[in-house]
Amino acid sequence: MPMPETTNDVPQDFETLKAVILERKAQLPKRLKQVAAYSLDNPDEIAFGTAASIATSADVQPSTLVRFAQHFGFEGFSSLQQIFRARLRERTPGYEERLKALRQNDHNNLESGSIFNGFVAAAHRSLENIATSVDPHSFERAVDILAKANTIYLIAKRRSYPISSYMAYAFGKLKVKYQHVGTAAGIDDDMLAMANREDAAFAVSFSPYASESANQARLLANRKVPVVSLTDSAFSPLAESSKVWFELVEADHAGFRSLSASMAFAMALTVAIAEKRRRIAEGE
Amino acid sequence: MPMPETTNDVPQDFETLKAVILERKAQLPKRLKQVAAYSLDNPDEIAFGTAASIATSADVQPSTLVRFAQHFGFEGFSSLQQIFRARLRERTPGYEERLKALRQNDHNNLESGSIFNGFVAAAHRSLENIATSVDPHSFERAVDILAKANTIYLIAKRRSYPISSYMAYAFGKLKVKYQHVGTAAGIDDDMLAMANREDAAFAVSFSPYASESANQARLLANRKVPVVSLTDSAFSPLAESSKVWFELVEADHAGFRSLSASMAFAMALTVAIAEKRRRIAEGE
DNA sequence: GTCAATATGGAATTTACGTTCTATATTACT
DNA sequence: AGTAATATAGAACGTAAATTCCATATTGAC
Repeated sequence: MPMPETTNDVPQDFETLKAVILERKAQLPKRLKQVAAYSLDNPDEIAFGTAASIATSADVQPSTLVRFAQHFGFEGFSSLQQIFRARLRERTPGYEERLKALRQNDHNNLESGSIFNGFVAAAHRSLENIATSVDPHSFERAVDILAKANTIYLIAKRRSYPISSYMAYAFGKLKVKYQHVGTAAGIDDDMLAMANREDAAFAVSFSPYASESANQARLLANRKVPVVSLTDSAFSPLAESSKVWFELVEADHAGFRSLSASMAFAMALTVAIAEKRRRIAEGE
Repeated sequence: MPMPETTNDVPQDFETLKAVILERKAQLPKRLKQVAAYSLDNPDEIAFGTAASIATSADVQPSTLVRFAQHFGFEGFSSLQQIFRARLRERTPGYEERLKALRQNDHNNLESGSIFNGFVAAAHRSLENIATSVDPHSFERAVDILAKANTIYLIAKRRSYPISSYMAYAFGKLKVKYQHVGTAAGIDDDMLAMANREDAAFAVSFSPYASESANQARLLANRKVPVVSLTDSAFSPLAESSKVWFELVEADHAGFRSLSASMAFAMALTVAIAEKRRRIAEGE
């Protein structure tokens, strides 16, 4: 070894390591880049796993992990792993302290910080609320109705639209037949005209209610299409047309509501439906 | 062995283990007591250290650690160590209690209940994560950039689309000028052609990345339009085109992610932008 | 298109680790 | 105090994990 290696430039903490990896990721060969991405996306896995287990889940050879580590100046994979472990050690929370830190983090010292914290807090409250306000049996019934449907019609306008569009995306991935009602106004009614009692609908509407959604739900209900709905009030015009309905009040920050809890609900419903369909399909 | 050992009472989580250790601490022989004290005082060491290293720093023999573990019903030291590791993995303040509360509601007695609980829990985890992973100063910068923009271009496809569509809705209500890019593919490029350095863009893309979004962001960046982005990985192709970017990993339930934390983030950003615009308008 | 340089997969090797075993010490009981 | 029961230290063992090595594949330069 002609030149004494200057081992000084080996990252000693996670943040530096992350920065270095990001800096050089573009020039990394294929497999090493793969490891780079995996390691930053799943730091906990690197910290706890063994070289073999990590290699499997990152879809590379164990030796690649060693090469990766050496590429960044570490002696071997193990010494790189220490960085990932140290990261977890230092981030020692201590229950109370962590919460306090959250409240006192410098988000609050900055102009927009309180807004950020406000919405995170509101989302928390919403979620804490959701478990109590959603009746398990109703949920089960809703899943049942929608799982048995031939095609699921998703009805949502305006503020509720993001929810149905996410469900649409997920249904697509999960191979569940659906129709997304809520885009171009003219087409909607033609779509709904095709619905029959073998189908079902899921309608979402928050105050101020889009009267269109309520009308469409009523239309379907009259034609014996079972409707499940999600609203923020028992007085929602949707309720009367629905076989099952859920009342879910999102907490607000300064009058603005995010959709955090609704999104969790929507996703749970979506996956539960897909799961039940799978079971129905297998069972028969 | 006359009586089949009921191995069911082996602690499976850290809190129970801690309780059991404390309960029996008094009757423990000298060396085992020593280990008991050490393990509760230095749980992180137990989690990451090797039997040998722990033994040294607790001033006992490695075999003592094994006996200690077996004393509490574990097969060996390694299985006891798992408990200490799990603790670090799941560590989230208040998380345990909330989950316990969740487990005890009757959602679990029903088929779809665990799915529901799973998503609520995942959303909680996401939110607990968000406060630490979003840097306040970056947030401030992002708000600044977007508040000064003439028109805000919202770029999002597929899984990210619900987020931008909610922001679009809110911007509309808040009278912030925006263009929603992400609907009909043909029109998009014409829209973007009108953007100049007085404008700004907010791009959202989660893995698997829609290459279209990345391209559009790059296009804008090349034309000096400042881009702020939200992704789930530092490796996102969006990052390189962005003046400010946020890495926000949604926790998943059984591989499915909801958008709870992203929604809270989006809403916070939206309102912060509107608020800042109001101040800018008033101040001049 | 050829050749050199670099990257990769997978087996071989070696290191290090947890566990077991046994002789010795300590404690508890009569 | 004497003896049985239990606890402990430390070495020995077997295994599992990290690392190294080499043949093959891929990339980049001329």
